[in-house]
Amino acid sequence: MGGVFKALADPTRRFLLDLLFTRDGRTLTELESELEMTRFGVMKHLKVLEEANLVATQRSGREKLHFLNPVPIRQIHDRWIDKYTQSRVSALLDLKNSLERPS
Amino acid sequence: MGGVFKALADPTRRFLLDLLFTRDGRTLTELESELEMTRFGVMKHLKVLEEANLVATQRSGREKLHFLNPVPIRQIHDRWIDKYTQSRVSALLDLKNSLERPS
DNA sequence: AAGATAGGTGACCAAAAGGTCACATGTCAA
DNA sequence: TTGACATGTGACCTTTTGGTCACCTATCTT
Repeated sequence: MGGVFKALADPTRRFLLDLLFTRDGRTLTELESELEMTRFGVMKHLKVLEEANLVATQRSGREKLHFLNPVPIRQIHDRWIDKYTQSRVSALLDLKNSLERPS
Repeated sequence: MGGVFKALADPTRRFLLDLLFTRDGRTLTELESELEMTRFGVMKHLKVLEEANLVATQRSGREKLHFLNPVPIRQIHDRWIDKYTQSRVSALLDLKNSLERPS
């Protein structure tokens, strides 16, 4: 469980999740090209994300495909926000968003 | 924004949030008594939580009261879980919980 | 006023984390 | 089958982080 929080603590790893959120199934090399870092650094970060179960992988020949797993993030949410608080907080954030980006 | 993730990365700070989740408005000394750590360590952790806006404080004489703020946690959730995924994932977790703790 | 109580600051040290590199294995394609 | 490509490992260094302590200020109580 603690691995998830450690994994989310680094900005590079959050950016990797952002990349996978927009499009799944990318290879290491493809992800590396989006970052100003050597392949080895990206590999370490992906390993942390994988061990935290935030990223699932699948081999395909010499390539390794990466997929975002949203479940642990939902569990973080549920730890400190009960069902009653939830509706209040999300209503507040919806209001805030609609004020910042008026449609 | 990054401060929130760093704040959540440490187990002691998560435990502090757990304590405030069960009961709000505690003082530093009261929180310290629940931990195997000196007051200074706890103070540092509370400062990190406060700067991350996960804990709000209020002075009352020589005491400082601490309150849990759930908003940033909801924002983490919304970053990687869209409205469609949300219902699927939460349904999955509800099922998992009902299987683990049959009522 | 004086002791006790609650909280705060800066220096300091040990442990952990982020990043790079030399080197190595497995897979594809001509 | 040879070279290019995709990924993997371990050592190494620098920076950040967690924790303690000496010392300090503010507030309450008698």
